[in-house]
Amino acid sequence: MNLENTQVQMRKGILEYCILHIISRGEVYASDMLEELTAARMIVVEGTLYPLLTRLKNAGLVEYKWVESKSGPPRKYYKLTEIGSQFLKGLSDTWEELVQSTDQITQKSKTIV
Amino acid sequence: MNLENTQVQMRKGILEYCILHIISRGEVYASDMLEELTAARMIVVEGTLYPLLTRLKNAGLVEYKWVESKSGPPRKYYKLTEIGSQFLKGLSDTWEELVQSTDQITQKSKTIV
DNA sequence: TAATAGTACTTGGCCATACATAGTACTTTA
DNA sequence: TAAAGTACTATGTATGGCCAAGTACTATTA
Repeated sequence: MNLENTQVQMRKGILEYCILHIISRGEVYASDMLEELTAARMIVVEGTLYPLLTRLKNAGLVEYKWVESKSGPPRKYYKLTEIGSQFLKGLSDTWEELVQSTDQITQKSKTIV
Repeated sequence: MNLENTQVQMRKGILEYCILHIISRGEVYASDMLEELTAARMIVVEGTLYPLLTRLKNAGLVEYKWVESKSGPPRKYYKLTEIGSQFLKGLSDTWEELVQSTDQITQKSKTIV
């Protein structure tokens, strides 16, 4: 039981939310997402991202098309499906509630930063 | 892949943070915690809470003493250890960072409620 | 006193996800 | 043709929340 592991545990589920959000803003492929997630200090590695995208696709939340690249193998460009869009709305509520509940318990004053 | 399951996944790790927080405010036993968590709409069931408390105790983050009750079996009253107190500080930082990162990605304006 | 209900805690098994690690396949460059 | 870079795939592990059933103690009541 160490901090690093807890960080991993806290990320669970939230990553899915963040990635759906990123995809919702326009067609992107995996490296784009990694870049944005890293910029937000939400550390993710390939071995996490790719399986997650496959799950989202199998669940019908996202779809992709192959696009050839000038510098390397073709890329999968993802976008949300209608179902994915609905799901993201639900996730937003869930996340907001979770943050509120946590704030209530940790008794943070709501005057933030 | 449904919302309910995602809610479960999102709770991972965060529950630990909340419970350490509750214990940090004074000696409590499991039912006290359940009550406060429920009040904050952070739904938790016994089968989640008790094993978690055992983990925290084995990790040396909390300790307990038995206290007899007038209405039922004796209770375990928990409090933080010095290590637990340190750990909670670290968790707070982790949580703050995670919320910030998520906000950045979901492009929420920072003027909250 | 024996049966019932309520409270507190325990245990074993299941499932989903993040990660580490190694590997495949395609393109460009030297 | 070999090497390097990019994009995606596959397998196995660990963790934690949950379900469900069970144990143990106390108070109530017939």
